[in-house]
Amino acid sequence: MRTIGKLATETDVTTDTVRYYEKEGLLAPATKTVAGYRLYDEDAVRRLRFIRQAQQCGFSLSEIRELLTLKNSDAACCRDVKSVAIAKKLQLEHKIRALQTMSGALSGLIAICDDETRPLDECPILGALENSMARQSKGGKR
Amino acid sequence: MRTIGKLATETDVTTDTVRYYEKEGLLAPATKTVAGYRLYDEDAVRRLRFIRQAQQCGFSLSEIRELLTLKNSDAACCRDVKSVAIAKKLQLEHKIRALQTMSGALSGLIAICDDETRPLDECPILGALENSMARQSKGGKR
DNA sequence: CTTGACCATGGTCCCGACTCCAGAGTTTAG
DNA sequence: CTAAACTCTGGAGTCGGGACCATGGTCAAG
Repeated sequence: MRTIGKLATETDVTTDTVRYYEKEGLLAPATKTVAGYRLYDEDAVRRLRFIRQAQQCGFSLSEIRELLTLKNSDAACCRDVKSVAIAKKLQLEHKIRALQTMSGALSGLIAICDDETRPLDECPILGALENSMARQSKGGKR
Repeated sequence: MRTIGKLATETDVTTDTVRYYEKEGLLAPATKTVAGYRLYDEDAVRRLRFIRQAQQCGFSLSEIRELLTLKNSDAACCRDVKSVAIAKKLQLEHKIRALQTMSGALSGLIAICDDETRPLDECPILGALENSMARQSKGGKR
């Protein structure tokens, strides 16, 4: 059994974060001392590691809470966990595509700026951003 | 000259957003009526479109403010704009790679779940998330 | 002249995941 | 025994990009 500070250093988080997770219903101390100090067991260490790992995989705290709920339910089986993972992966891929679209738009802007010495009022990048960015790489206005 | 409502519908934004941009120093009305109504010119329309397009490219409002400042400075030239765009693109690519790492981690988790009918306490996904996710696809604990 | 549509200000609220703080009690090392 | 280090609770603040609200002034049509 460890106090919150030990748990925190052990798992490389702050005590504030541990209390926050408790408030969010993700992690409860095994017991408390008479003085009200939280005491955590090995299970809490594993649970906290779980939370951090899941965050690294892109899960939000509320999604992690659902995973933990799932984990404690009898009705669920491994398939349910897997489908959550798959759904999350699809979400991530969706976001990746959105970012790639942005990146591609920027590539277009960068490409049309062929003469870098041009003064700003002729800057094709700024111009493209004003004009709804239609036909970027086409001839332009001049 | 148009009032804020006209500008808003014209650029497909709410009036709240226009006022917010003003508060953030991104967009000022050309003038005001005696009654205090904001009046916008064509330039504001272009500027507002610029803001929205830049947002689509992943720029935050404060970055856009810098772009607009750049645009109004005499010293700057097209190269400066281009380098901002390039820096932003690098940022985006960095974020994309981070998401791809997450997605890859999820793929690993999904892959190790070979038997979907397994009960939850043997779920290799949950197990991997607890154990720092070392050696995912290796033999596992059994 | 009245009704309804518009506009002004200044304020609060939202999301997520913490972080920081004050003030008071507890435990531990020397 | 004391000082330092730890812990407790509750609440507020942060960042971004607005949304929403109340209250009151303004303007155009019928």
